[in-house]
Amino acid sequence: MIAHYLEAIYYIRAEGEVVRSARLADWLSVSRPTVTAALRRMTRDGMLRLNRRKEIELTSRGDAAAAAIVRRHRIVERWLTDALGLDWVSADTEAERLETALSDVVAEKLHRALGRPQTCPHGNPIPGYSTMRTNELRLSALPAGETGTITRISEVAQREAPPLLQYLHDRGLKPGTQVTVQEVDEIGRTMRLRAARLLTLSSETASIPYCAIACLASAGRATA
Amino acid sequence: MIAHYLEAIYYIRAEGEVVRSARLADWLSVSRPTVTAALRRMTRDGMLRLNRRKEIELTSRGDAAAAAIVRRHRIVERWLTDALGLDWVSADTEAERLETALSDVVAEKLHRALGRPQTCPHGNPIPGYSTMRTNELRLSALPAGETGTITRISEVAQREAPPLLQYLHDRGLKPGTQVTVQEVDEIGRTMRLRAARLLTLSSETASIPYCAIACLASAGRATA
DNA sequence: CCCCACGATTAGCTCAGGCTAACACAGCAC
DNA sequence: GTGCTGTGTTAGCCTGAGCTAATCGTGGGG
Repeated sequence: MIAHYLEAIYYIRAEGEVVRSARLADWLSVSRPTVTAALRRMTRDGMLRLNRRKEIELTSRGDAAAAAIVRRHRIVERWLTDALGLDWVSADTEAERLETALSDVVAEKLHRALGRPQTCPHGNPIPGYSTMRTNELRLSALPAGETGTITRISEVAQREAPPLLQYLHDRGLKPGTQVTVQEVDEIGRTMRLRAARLLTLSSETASIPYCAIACLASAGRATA
Repeated sequence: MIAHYLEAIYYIRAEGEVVRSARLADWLSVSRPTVTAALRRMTRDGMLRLNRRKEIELTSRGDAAAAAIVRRHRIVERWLTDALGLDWVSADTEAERLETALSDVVAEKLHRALGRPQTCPHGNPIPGYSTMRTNELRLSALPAGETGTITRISEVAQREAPPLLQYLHDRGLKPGTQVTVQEVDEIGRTMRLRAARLLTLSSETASIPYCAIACLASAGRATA
């Protein structure tokens, strides 16, 4: 549905990346011709346009619609995890279906009932109730010895490797967690770090590239 | 969607009426050929069959699927009215969209969180957690002088005249309300009655036929 | 400079779910 | 019995949302 296209575009844009047709096809697990057709319908409906370089840009209407969908998604996620006790992964897949069925007025009431949260369970801001912070950097960008606080788990990581989401949650790497980098192994492409409360250290060869993309932390002394 | 067909069939059946194609077309506000095509698909999928008289009968699979949808619908309605404070009419239309987006596991958790209610806000039983009572009769069937308690507002009335739902709610005619019939005017086709707490009397010429279909009450001394 | 690879599109197909117009058929009224 | 009324189906059309196979276009490498 077009809602899922808008949502994906919103997420990719929020990560500061350019949105191209092929990217959407990967994201949504549909063929590229399918995306072409969907984009044509959405252009017709005034939700977006393609620039000369075939990059996708939301119109103001499209952006508002996308923000509304993401807002509903994140409110529902909060409800599913906080009130009903679902885990991160189930909450996300359930929210994916609920986000289009929930009206804005119900979402608003639900948001109020939940105590007006500002972010989804992974720390991503709920559009309209919070904004992106600007002093974030990737966990992988933290130098050895540096300490930071996990602020959010990138939405991009969720779609590209759902199991990673649970993995991070299990290691205590969730919003609010303090993290200190003990050692960075440039060759093996791993980093050893200590989470504030647990002495858990998460370091591995192959999965660090994922983790780097997945986790963002605001540095103690911001050195962008 | 097929979910709405199943739901409608379930409701009509629950009221003890035969389900025919034309009835569904009215109920769902779609054309009759559309219903024919949908029924063909659902027959193909083993959800129902037509008998010689073209009456629609759910298979056990179809019945289970329909009950699950109605269960989700009624749980969501309870949530929307009790926890989020929506009125009956909005709750019903919202639930109509949410019933297909909610998974059974979330519905189950929600049901528990709500304190395991047995009925929807209008008093209709939630399949799996309660069953229909058998000693009900229509409010219009109560003789003068008789007292009864409103047990539920028929689901059939909701689709055929949504404003009536709000009307009844506003007059305090909701599940649990005690009602005494003061006078029945056979000619003018009206009935004058007193609701237990309020001295409101609801009597009118044209709307009583609707009310008769809409309200069911269990009589004080059951005289079926 | 040519070509390769990759991104995007076209062509042509499927299915679900809608529609109207037209016809078939049953049953009740007279 | 003739016919009207209402129910169901057929035929033929549309849109959205998906697919594969094949083609177009452009940028970078050799």
